[in-house]
This record gives sequence, C-alpha cells and structure tokens, in this order.
Amino acid sequence: MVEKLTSQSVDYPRWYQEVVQRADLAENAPVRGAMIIKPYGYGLWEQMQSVLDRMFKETGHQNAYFPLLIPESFLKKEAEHVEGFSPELAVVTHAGGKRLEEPYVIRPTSETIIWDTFRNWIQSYRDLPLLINQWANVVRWEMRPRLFLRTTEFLWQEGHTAHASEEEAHEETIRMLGVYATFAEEYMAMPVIQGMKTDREKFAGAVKTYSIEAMMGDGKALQAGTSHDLGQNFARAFDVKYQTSEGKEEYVWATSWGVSTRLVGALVMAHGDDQGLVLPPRLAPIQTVIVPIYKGSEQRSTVIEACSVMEKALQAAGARTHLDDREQFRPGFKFNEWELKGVPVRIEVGPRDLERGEVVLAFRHSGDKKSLPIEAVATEVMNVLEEAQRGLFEKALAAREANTHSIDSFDEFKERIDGGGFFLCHWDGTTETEELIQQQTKATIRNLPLDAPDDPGRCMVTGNPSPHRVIISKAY
RNA sequence: CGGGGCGUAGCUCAGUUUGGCAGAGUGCCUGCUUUGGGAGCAGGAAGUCGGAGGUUCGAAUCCUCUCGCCCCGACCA
Repeated sequence: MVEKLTSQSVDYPRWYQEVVQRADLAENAPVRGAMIIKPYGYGLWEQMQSVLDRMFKETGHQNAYFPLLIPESFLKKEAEHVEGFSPELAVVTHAGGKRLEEPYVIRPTSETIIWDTFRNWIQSYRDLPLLINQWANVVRWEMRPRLFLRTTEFLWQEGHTAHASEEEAHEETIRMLGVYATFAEEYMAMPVIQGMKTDREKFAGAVKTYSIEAMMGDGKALQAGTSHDLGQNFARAFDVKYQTSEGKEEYVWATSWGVSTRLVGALVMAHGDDQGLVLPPRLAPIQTVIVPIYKGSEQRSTVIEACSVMEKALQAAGARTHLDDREQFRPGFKFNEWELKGVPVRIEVGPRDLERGEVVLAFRHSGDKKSLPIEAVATEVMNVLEEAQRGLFEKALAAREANTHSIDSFDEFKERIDGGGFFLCHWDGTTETEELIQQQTKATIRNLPLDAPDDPGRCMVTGNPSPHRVIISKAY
C-alpha cells in the first residue's frame, strides 16, 4: 500500500514538495538550495528547450556560450546592476591553490561579460542587430529555496541583443515577451498575462522590465518569464558604440530576456491535482503509456504482443509512447503511478478489449475514459493528444477567470486577498502606494497588463487618478 | 543573524527521560500465488545511531565541543 499525496486543499506547499519528489522530477542536493534534476524532470526541461530553441531561431537568434566565471570588476561597472545582485552572489576567491588577485563571480546573469564582449563584436551599423542567446546555468544565493521555483543554481536561457535604435530594442523586448506568452499558452497550456513590471520590481540595470504572469492552482501568481528593455545602460557602462551610416558614433540599444527551470515548477502548479502531475501533451516526455492487463502467462504473451504492435504504430505516428510491461506490478498500481507522473493518455489493453478488437483510452486532465477500435489508435492518437492539449488550456483558463476579480475598495481587497486569485485594481502609479499595499497585505503588483483597456478610475488606496487597472496578487 | 525543532536501514520514524544484544513500517532481493484502480504469503540483505572528544566495566542514550538540516522571523523573487 502506497501513501496518497497530501491533498492540495490541506497543504498546497506540501503537496507541491511531495509531487515533485514522488513523480521523480527532482530531489534536494547535498548543497543547500541546490537541486538534482532527475531524468523525468530533465526530460520535461528538454522538451521545453527544444521548442523554445526553435522559436528563438525562427526569430533570428543564434546560440553562443559565455563563461561561468566573471571578473568581479565587471559586475561593478553598472551601478544598479551590482546593487541589485550583490546580496546573492557566490564568489570564487581561490583557485590553483592560491588566492586570486581578482575574485571571480559565478554568473547570476551574463549581461556584464556579454557586453564586455559585444564591445569588440560591434563597430558598424552593419553589425546590428546582434541577436544572441545562450543556454546556461546561473547561481543566485537564495535564502528560501524551493525545488524548481527558487534554487541557488538553476538552468535557463538568456537572450542578449544589440540594436541601432531605441524603437528596435523596444520591439525586440515585446517580441520576445510574446514568444514566451505563445510558448506558455500553446505548449504549457498555461494562460499568461503579458505586462510591464513596476519600477520597484524591474531588473537591476533595465529601463523597463516586462513579464508573463501565470496563476497557479492555489490562486497565487508566478512570474514565468521576463524580458528587459535595457536602453543604453549597458552600452554606456561597457562603452559599446557603433558607427551609423552617416559616420556618427552612437551607443547601441540593448535587450535581455530569459526563462528558467522555474517553468517546470509552473507547469506542476498550473495543472496538478490531488492525483499528481497533469502534463500538457506537447511537452510530456511520455505522451501515451500502454498498460497491459492479463491473467496467467499464456494471456500475458498474447496481450504483450498486441501491446508491442500498438507501441510501434503509435511511435510511427509520432507519439512519445511507453509500454509498461513490468511484471512485478499489477495494473491498478501502474494506473496510479502514471497518473502521479501526469502522462496525458493511458491506453489499457486487456483480454476483454482484445476480444472486441478495442482498447480503452483514459485521459489524465479530465479523468474520462473511452473505447477505441485497435486499428484507429495510431491514426487517431495525434488528434486525441491535441484535444487533450486544448482541454487542459481551457480548464486552466476557466480556473483563472473564475479567480480574477475587479475590485475598487481597499477594504474589500484586504478581506479577499487571502483567498488567492488575481485582483484588477486601480493604482496611482507611486512606489509609496505599492509598498503600502505589500506591507498591509503581502500582495504585490504583478504587472501592468499590455492589453489593459482604457478604464480611467481612482486608486483604491489614495483615490488619485489611474489610467487603467493593474494585477495585484500574492506571488511565489 | 534571532527564536524553536530535528539528525538512528534507501525513505518515514520508535528507542534517549531511568546507560546493558540495533528496532518497526515501507522500500529492496529471492521464491510461489496473483494481475480490469495502489496484491498475499514465506524467506533474505541492509545501519560508523551526523562528527570529534570525555565520563563509565559498558554510551544511540549522560557531559563538552562541532557540523548539517527543517520551521517561524529578517532578507530575496
């Protein structure tokens, strides 16, 4: 008898912790705050990487790689940048048995070393735009680590681009935010809100920071990706100039943007339920799992044979398929295990089905089961998976809409914020009010939605004018 | 850094008060029976009791020091 997961309604954080470990996504490492990503969890990340990498290349970016270690002096060249990151830096002071003359910082992000390099790569307007991405690990020393959501070392991609004009850099910032939103919605089946961060929440060294914000199963927000308009801040700090077609010398305009293994945590919390993970078909390492059912060895060989044929047909049809032919577990155990691991479609094949020439399909996101003729499985499987993908997105969207509220009274806000969800409120645009809201409620302004309709009103705290509503929520 | 708690088998933990053979459940291995929603029986392997020092005939247990982890705060996103 295996213990059930802690229910989400009993203790959501504990549910998260348990599901990540029991579904074999990751475990804690001997180093505090570090995580070991297990093959199933890494498989999920690989699916994400391969889709994102294709999207980056389709938008003209090339991959490159910059070093893990950055001279400490580089960090200090951009004032806001060093101020923002210094509390969470890990620094190498010794190497080769000696104290280093200049310590190396383990990158918390790579703007500084990249801009130091871009200075040499960029001379003329003909070198622009320069569109680079790198897949890398970074280290940020965290006080409160949680698997995938906040770890001291994590995997990510960071895009770094240089442009000849402010407008072009801004377009790039918004374009990549859009790429992230498309990825979140079409692949993760996770609806997101694109918007601008407040000055207080923006990236250290950016002119503007934009984010996509998603709602988790408990109604809290998770920042799932960021895109920064860096203006000329890094170009000035690292003296990166180019010659225009008129022969004038100008500083370049920059962007950077990133998503990390935090997306795995987002996926877990966006769709998971009391049975475990629920993975979207487009990213699931295993899309369909075949579970054979039989009595005795004679029946076993017949059933397994039929399953093997089906496995090959499904793989030929393009579905990532696994045949669970382990003998030491009974079907009921396997059903529960693959549900814990979030496999979108389970195919049950037993003697009764084979007599009728059918198999049973069970859908993870809805719990529905239906029978299908054996011959139809391979031809239908991709349609069935796409249907499940859509169903999962619709479910997540409906959940977000049910937990999004427009509120105009600060008293009402304070009463309802503990129940979770997104609150669309008027805010006067000042940092003072933003801090007051956080101090009194622990909630933060997530972002200022890009598609917010003109809706003039009055700040729910101060009564000062506000052009449109912002999203306020408790967040991870 | 402040307050609290915990380190014993892969995992969860009992045993520590009152010193006296190293334990349970689960997982793992072997065999048999099972197999349409988390199987049953039998047998077996598995531990530097976080580490160091001390007290004692004898320490998981008492004393001193030390390392690590978890929770709440502070910090951060």
